[in-house]
Amino acid sequence: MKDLLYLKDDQIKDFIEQIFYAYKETYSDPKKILKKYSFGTAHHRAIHIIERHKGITISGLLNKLKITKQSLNRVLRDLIKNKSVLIKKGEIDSRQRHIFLNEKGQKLFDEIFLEQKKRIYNALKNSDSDSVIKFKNVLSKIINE
Amino acid sequence: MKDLLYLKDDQIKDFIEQIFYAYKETYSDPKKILKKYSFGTAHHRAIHIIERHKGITISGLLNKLKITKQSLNRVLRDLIKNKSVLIKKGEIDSRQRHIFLNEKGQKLFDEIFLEQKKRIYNALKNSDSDSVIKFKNVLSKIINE
DNA sequence: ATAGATATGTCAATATAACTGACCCAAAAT
DNA sequence: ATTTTGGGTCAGTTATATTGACATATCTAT
Repeated sequence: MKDLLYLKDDQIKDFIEQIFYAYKETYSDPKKILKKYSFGTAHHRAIHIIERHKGITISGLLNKLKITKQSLNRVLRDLIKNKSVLIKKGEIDSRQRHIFLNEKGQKLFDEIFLEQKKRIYNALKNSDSDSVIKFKNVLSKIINE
Repeated sequence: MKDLLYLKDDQIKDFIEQIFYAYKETYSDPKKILKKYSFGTAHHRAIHIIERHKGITISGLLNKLKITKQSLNRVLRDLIKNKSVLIKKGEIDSRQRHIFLNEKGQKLFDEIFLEQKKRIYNALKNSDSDSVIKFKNVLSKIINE
């Protein structure tokens, strides 16, 4: 069990390095677009999560982004000022805020995603579906610990 | 071809999110250890690459880390001051510097890696070898564009 | 009704890690 | 002899995060 090739330390070190590059490259691709709007990766990350979880609350967003509320606040202020994001008070619990992309924000997301998608799309289209499924599974296991 | 489930936009968006978490979590694990030495992730990244490429030059390191030499300089100064890293002049080209971990640096790397390894190890040991191979292949394709 | 918990907002200071731009020197390549 | 390359460094700035303290409104439970 311990001597399985793919559990050798060098292999694990490679993965640690590869994961860094995958992240770095994937999030570098759309930086030019973001710059046009004076946004950075922090804004990008927020927009991404909001698009994926429409109506998410502040605390929900904080959990996903894994930053402090003070950090989020700055980002969110920029996005609101830019009119990319819309905040609605909760109807059930009016302390809560529900966050949405409005039309401008959705267009921005689409533009960013179109750029960012290329890298992933090209990687996946050259892989068989079994590879993609297994890639996803291992990635999930890494995240869930 | 275009309608394969795993190439749907939502799937790609998921991957973009998952890659972020994989990076974030993997590099958060050893932060407590780094803090003991007043180092951060920037130092960690440098130590990692130096351990994997013993004797790497400055420009080699810059290419791997994808930062500017001014940024690297700060990190390297800290590591030299801490006596974790050793610099040797090139014998063939004496303009070049070859960078090594000395004993202290190697121990630090080992300590960091022991912590960081857990997450990857646990993910891989619960996956069959075919999954691991395919995970690696897809990851490589993402990096190579 | 009141007390406590929760969701959010915000001020201020600081840390980390990156950037740009401008120079410098020494050694190698032409 | 000149240009190019590899590396070092100063100074200033930007992006993104942190900690800590405190404020307000609203919900929950007694």
